[in-house]
Amino acid sequence: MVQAREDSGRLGTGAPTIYDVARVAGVSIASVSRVLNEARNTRPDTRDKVLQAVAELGFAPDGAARALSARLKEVVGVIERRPSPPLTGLEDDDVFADEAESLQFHDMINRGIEMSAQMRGFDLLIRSVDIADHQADYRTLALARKSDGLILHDRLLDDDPLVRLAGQIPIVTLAGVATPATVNVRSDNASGMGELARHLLRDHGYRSIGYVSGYADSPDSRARHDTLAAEAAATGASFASGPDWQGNYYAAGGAQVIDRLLAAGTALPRAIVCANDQTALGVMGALRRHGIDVPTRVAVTGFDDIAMARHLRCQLTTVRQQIRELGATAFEVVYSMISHVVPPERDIVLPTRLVIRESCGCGTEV
Amino acid sequence: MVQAREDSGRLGTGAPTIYDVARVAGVSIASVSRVLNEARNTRPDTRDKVLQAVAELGFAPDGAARALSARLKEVVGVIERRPSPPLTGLEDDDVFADEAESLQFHDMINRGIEMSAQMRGFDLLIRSVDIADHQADYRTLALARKSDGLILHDRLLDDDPLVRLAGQIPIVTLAGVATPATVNVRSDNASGMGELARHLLRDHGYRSIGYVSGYADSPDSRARHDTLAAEAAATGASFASGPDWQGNYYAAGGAQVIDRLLAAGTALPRAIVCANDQTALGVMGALRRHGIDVPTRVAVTGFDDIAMARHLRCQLTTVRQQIRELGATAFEVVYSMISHVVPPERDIVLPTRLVIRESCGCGTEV
DNA sequence: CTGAAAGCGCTTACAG
DNA sequence: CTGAAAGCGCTTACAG
Repeated sequence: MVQAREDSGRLGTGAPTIYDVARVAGVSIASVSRVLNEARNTRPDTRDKVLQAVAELGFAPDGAARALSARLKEVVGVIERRPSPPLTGLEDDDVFADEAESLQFHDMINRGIEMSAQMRGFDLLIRSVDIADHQADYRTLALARKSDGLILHDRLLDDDPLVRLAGQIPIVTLAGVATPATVNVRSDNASGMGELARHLLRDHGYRSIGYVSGYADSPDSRARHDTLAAEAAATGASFASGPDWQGNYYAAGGAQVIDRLLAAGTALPRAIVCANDQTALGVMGALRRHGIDVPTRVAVTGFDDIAMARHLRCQLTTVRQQIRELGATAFEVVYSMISHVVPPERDIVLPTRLVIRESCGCGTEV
Repeated sequence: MVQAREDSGRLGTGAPTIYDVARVAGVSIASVSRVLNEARNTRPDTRDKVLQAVAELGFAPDGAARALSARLKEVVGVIERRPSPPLTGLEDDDVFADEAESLQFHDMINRGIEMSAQMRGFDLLIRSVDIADHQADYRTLALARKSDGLILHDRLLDDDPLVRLAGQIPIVTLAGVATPATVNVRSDNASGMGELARHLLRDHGYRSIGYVSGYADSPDSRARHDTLAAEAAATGASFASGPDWQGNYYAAGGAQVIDRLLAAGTALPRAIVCANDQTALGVMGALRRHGIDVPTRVAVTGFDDIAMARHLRCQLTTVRQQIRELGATAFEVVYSMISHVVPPERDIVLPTRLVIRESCGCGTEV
């Protein structure tokens, strides 16, 4: 049976093609392409006809066709990690039940990436992968083929697959680690955590400290941990961390750590340093539920300085990162790599700053 | 001068093509494509050779080429609005200075979209446009051509351009308004705000109410406003809203409203209902700075029930939306439209629920 | 300045 | 089951 195939064969999609524009304007598709891409080298006459046809038809070039032909998708892939079990609830009076959080840090960074990307006409293709995903390599590769360059949060890939993939596409890691083939953009964790640790250990004189981590393999979390541990050792203070203290960057994860610790009868240290602000929120919430006052009995600190940090019952002492700049920088670097410019540095470090508020034990009035 | 063009002409990108795989495997590109796409109809022999070549080369099909050929990009575009001036600061002791927030509601919704998208092999192409952007139409069209379908937050486009664009590509609006050509997914604002309003007006007996809005033209904000105004009128309570009360869904916007109101010597109502939670955070922060206690002198409420709502100095009374479900539903609908399935409903409404905590004036112990 | 033509890297009928 | 070929919708030398 002969199928009815009216209107020049387009059935599924109603989008006009460059051929439609050319026909309406009475010129060749090459001319249409030219007025749309290079401003000069077209007679005003031709130009007007094309522009009018474009407006009339509501035409915009198909991204896939354009990308294939121009060898540029104008898309940068961004991959972030999220915790494995979709944020499992705590026990009975779980304040986080059926409550999902978004990771502020990621959102702000993505905003920074987007701001820079927009100036170059690029868009963000965003995907998140489970921290325990064993197909991370494959899924990253798939995303890579839809993009011109990749920005990878945290430590998404091992060195081997990372370097291998970098042979196919420009890659910038964010808060990861630099490799011979990829550039990394990060905050100065050592400096910020150093300041914070000394404030806690020397200014406040706390003798016992605990560290609630982020993902176990997260470079940011590890760096913060290491600096804190070293500072604690330097003052002879006791330091607790490890599996029992492992969080996941989310408030729910921080709350869980406290709940488990208390359930196991562990004595809490005088100060609990958290891998990031959201973890600190969860820790403070859990402590409050258990009737433990912050900061008089246990001091709590964060890292990031997200907007929410100052709206808390007890305003958060934390370390500020230039989150959006981190994202903007990451984009500028991939963009330059996409443009075949070899980046001058492999490890770009942005400064951090200690922000002292109340949760460390300092009074509101200083 | 003759340029050196080794390695089969590929200089810029190091990514292998289907031709490379075919050559290494000793088969045609059609066979490669087949084993990669349709599991059956390939001799195990051929299949093995191809798979090995694929693994060896680290091959994955180019997204643009695949999209052009298969007429499917496996990408859904998501566009959200952001406030015009990049969050201008307040005056002197501006607690939000150099502090940018991300919109929780958007992030959670995008997470919901992504979760559903991932199950179908789709990725999210995210772009945000200024609420005052006069080129929104054009920028939306451009994004549309990189996607198979569009999810538009809030009221991004006017009816006319919206319906026109819908002729080219499936469109679902989120918290927008349904049109003959587009499907809308939203929360039941009237029901949630009705409950909240009655709690404030009847249970607490407040006689004066103010409404800090979101973007002026936001359907969500308008619906909430209208329901609140009607309930206030029904009880004879005074109701304040309008230009002086216009926020922008961000904490900074909410804080600004309070600052301006107080600077103008306006007497505050007994209860301030905010368009969303983040606005409420800003309002509460501003009130605290001005020495006005919440909830004893002024009650404050939000909308959304973001995770942070319960970590506040004064826990937020709010209306819970099923944010991720909103996003997941939106994706499922565009997906079905992309698959040429006509959606059964044009206006999909998800339920909301009043969550009473402290900021409305209810004690902690109930 | 403009058009005809090649080619980007795939998928998919069409023959065999 | 497999290969040769057409075609997806553009961009860009190449001639004129």
